[in-house]
Amino acid sequence: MHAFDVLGDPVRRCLLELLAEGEHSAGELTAVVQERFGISQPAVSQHLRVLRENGFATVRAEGTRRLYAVDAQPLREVDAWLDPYRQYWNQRLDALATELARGKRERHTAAPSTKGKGAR
Amino acid sequence: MHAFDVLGDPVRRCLLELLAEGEHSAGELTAVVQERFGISQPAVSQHLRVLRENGFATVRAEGTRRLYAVDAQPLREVDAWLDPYRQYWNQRLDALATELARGKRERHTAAPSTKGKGAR
DNA sequence: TGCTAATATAAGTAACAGCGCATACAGTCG
DNA sequence: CGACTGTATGCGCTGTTACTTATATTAGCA
Repeated sequence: MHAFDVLGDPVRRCLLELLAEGEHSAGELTAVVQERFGISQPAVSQHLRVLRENGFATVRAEGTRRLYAVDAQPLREVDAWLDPYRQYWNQRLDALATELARGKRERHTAAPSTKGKGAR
Repeated sequence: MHAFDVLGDPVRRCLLELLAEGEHSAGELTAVVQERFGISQPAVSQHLRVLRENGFATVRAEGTRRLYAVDAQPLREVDAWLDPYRQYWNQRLDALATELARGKRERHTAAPSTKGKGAR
C-alpha cells in the first residue's frame, strides 16, 4: 500500500495528527475519532492496523492498553516525493520577476540537505 | 476533495511526476500513462480533470492540444501538513527500539502474518 | 464546408475501501 | 478461577471510485 493511500483517509490523518503530539493509547485515539467521525471502535482499530502495517505507527503494550506512537519513516518518503516540486514553491504562482529570481537562486543551492525548513 | 485523496491514485501521481519536468500536452501524458498502466485515453483525461479541478495542474490551450503544467499550491499544503512530524525525522532510533520491543511482545500476542511491507 | 486529429464528457458497470455487528483474544482484578 | 475491560478480527453490506465504450467538442486543413 502506498503512503498516499494510507494518508488518503481522513480518519487515519486524524489519528496521525493526534499521534503527532505524542504517544496515545488505542482507547484515547478511539474516543476522539469516534466523537469526531461517529464511527465504531472496530472501525478505528482497523485504521490503526493500516497505520501499523504500513509503518506509520508503532505499538507498545502496557498492561491491557496499547500505546501508539508515530513513526515518521513513511512521511519522510512523502517528503522526498515532494522534493521535485519544491522548485515551484516560489516560482510558479507569481509573475513577479524579483520573486522569480529568488526562487531560482534557491533552486541552485539545492544540496544534500534539501529539507525545506528554510524555504519558509 | 482532499489533497491526499488526489495523490492517492498512482496514475495521478505518475501524471504529476511527468509534469514535474515541465509542461506536457495531454497527448504526451496519455501516451506514457497508457503504456505504463494500460488504461484508456478517457481514463487518463478524467484523471487530468481531477488534477485540474483540485488545483494541482493548470491548462493552456495551444491549437488543438492542451498543455498541462504543475501548480504546486496544493502540494505546499501537503508540505505544511507534514510539518509537525519533521521533529521525528531524526528520531528513528527510538522508533527502532520501540519496534524491537513490539517484536518481543508479538511472540505472545500471536500475530499470524508477518507484517513486513507487502500487505495489499 | 466537410474531414481528421486531439481532447473532453456521458453513461453504465465492476472493484474496492470502509463501516457496523458480532465475536474472539489478552491482561487485570476480585 | 471467573468476570470484566480494552483491543483486535471476520464477515456481509454499501457507497464511492475508477474503468470502458460511445459520443460530443474544438481546432486545423484541404
